Amino acid sequence: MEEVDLLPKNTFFNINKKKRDRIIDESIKEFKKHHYEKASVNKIIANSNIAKGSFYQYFKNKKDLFEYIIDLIRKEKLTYVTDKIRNPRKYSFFDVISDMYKITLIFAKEHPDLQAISNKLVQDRDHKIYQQILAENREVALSEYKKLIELGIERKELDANINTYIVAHLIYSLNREIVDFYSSNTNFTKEEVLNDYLYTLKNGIGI
Amino acid sequence: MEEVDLLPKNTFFNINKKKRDRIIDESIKEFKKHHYEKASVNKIIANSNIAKGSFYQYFKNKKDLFEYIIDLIRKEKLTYVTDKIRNPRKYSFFDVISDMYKITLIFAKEHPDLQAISNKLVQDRDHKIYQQILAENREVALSEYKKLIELGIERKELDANINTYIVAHLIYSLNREIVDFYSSNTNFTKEEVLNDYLYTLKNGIGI
Amino acid sequence: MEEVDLLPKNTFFNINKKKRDRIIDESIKEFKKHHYEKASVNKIIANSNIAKGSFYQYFKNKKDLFEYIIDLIRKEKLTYVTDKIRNPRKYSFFDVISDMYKITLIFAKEHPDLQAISNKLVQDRDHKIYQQILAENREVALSEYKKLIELGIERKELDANINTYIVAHLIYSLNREIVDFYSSNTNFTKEEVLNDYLYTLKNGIGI
Amino acid sequence: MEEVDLLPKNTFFNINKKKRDRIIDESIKEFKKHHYEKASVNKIIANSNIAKGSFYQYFKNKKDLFEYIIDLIRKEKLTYVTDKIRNPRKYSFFDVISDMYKITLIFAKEHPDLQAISNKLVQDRDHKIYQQILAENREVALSEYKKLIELGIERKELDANINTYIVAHLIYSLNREIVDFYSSNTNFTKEEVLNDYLYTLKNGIGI
DNA sequence: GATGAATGAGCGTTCATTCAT
DNA sequence: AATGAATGAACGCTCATTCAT
Repeated sequence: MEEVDLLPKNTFFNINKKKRDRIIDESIKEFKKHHYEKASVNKIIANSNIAKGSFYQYFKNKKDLFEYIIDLIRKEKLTYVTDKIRNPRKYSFFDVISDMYKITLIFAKEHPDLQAISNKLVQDRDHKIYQQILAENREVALSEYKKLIELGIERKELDANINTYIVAHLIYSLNREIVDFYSSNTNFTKEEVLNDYLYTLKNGIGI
Repeated sequence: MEEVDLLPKNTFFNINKKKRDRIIDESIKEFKKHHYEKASVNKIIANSNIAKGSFYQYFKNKKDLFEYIIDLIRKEKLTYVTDKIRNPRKYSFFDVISDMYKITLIFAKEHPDLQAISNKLVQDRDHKIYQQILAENREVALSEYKKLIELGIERKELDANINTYIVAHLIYSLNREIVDFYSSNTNFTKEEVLNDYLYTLKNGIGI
Repeated sequence: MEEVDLLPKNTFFNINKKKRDRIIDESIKEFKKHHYEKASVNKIIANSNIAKGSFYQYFKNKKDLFEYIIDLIRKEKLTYVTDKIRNPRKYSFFDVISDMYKITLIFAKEHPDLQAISNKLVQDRDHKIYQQILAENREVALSEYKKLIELGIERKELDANINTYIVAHLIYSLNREIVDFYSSNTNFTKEEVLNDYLYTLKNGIGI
Repeated sequence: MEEVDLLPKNTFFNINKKKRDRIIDESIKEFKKHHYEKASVNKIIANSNIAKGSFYQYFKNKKDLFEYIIDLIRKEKLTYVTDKIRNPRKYSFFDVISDMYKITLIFAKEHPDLQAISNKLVQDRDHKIYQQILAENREVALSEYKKLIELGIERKELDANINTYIVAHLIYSLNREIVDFYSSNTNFTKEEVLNDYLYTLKNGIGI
């Protein structure tokens, strides 16, 4: 019995894997191409070669499907998590952050479609559905960053004069900025991007 | 004789101001609420209390309206531009950047709706219509930032070890990040946000 | 005072010739491109650079304009009429028919747009507007042909065994057939087309 | 399992025959009344008493429907084809042509609506959609006629002096002319029309 | 569990014409 | 006489979802 999270109905996990994968793939394609609202269930169904009725036996509605896809992405991202990220307090601040940004870059490289959907999600902070899905995660991440920053200050790794709340936001948004830069500037290696951004974050740009 | 930019038809500028403003206001509301694709011309029409046929006498199509609104925003933003921004070479790097971020914050405060539309636009870098409208501006801005950074290094204002290309992107994206933060954290004053972000940008967070 | 035929209003003939011609040209273009129903008054107005209200001061409605254009064509065709056609009884049957077909070919060559509109008209025998405009002309022409044929038989120019009613129709429809052929087979000269069709009409194709 | 031709979707053949026939009938009515461009899908839908969404589950779009109707006509016409038409080389030229014209007349009598649509199609040689559908057929027919005529000359059935290319066009267009005449002159029997036209075609009208 | 027919609201857009100025 | 703003019906088409089989 697969863990279901209440999201898609059991029926979805009973059908054969090939069909299931086809649905997932076409959904990813569609949500990558269009925002949630504009993404077309009709097209996903048509391209997946499944019956319309079937779709609604697997998923309650469009939102259900979308949440499932987002969940897939989240789960896939989890497989990239390293020990440094899982146990950040055991490592130096910049080691942790560096690892975090690095796996984001790797993930973006290996799953550009998922990353694209993920980006759309983060951007659309106003939108109802995005709020429902993301708001909580964001808050958790931000507060976790804040704690790490405070720990970093305690450990004399970080400048005590910074605004921990604001820097937490900066750390959070830099994640997206870095992957964004990496995705659209193919002449930079992962390491270059990572090093240069981290250098700037650590030392600032002033003299 | 109003300057027309070829965008909406002359007819739009001939109707009475009240009606025109109603259309503009309702358009802004709609484009704030929804992405371009999902924004509904029908709803704008209904809420503006104009006939369907009339709308299409003012604007060629939905895209025409959208571009007009974007242009309005651009023009409104221009009224905020200061001498420091117009002649950045006459001032120190951080003075210029500080001014730039500041007017963005002021604009966001005074025109939250326009800012919201603007944000949607920046975010949606993949989308065709956004590319048409924004792509060029972005490139110009990035290259201008890069030159300013190089000038800053020459003048010993900035650390010579930074990657000017990447920092240009950072400066660019920080603009949005800051206004984003400011808009959603109402317990911070403009000056606090500005100071803390700039402090971090200048000095970094490392010890 | 121009002869008006009740068709367009006098106002149309009071405006300056350049504007009038522009309206006529654009109307011809539009009616050439589309059937009456699909032809767009809006587009004619836009392309003529006249005010919408003006159009409806010149013409009662779309139909009025169309009838005017058709009338123009009819009048233009009249300028091609030769003495043989005006006084057919004074000439041999085939001389008359040959002349008739010939001026149709010349007209088609010199006014392909008008010919195209004319063709649409003839084809659309079912359509209400076409009936109103053409039905009478057609009847007159057919009965005239019939009389000419009977005269030809009397004069021993034509075979007495033919069905005069049917041959009248044939003569009538051959007019269109010949011009049609001529317009789409540019590798034939007017004379070749004319000679070959007339030869066949006169002698038949049997041995 | 019905043969599908890829034209309308399978779904159309799965709905009950009564409804299907209603849609077909109303489509025929509408396409008979109006040219393709002006024919209204909305009206077909309303008169067929089906939901708008349903229509677009049966047909990809208006063009799809139209092509289906045209195909129906083509298929219906095929049921009239005789051995003489199928194997024209086994028969004398005039036998073949006579048969061809005859079945056209019969078809027109039995399916006046289909004939009307067919006529509109043939007439509208400029129009894009008509070209797509008809252009090829016409070329094939014309070239086939030409060969038959040449065969007729060889066999001494036909006058060697005729222009085979032009006569092929004449044969082709006479088909329409004859049915046209027959449809609008109800006081002639099929046989009269046929005989008189063929007599003229064979012997010409000259003495 | 699978199917796909049915639905009607909604989309962006064009239309011919009227009428007040 | 000239203008162009106003109109609302109609267009072809897509949508997410329901439900009977």
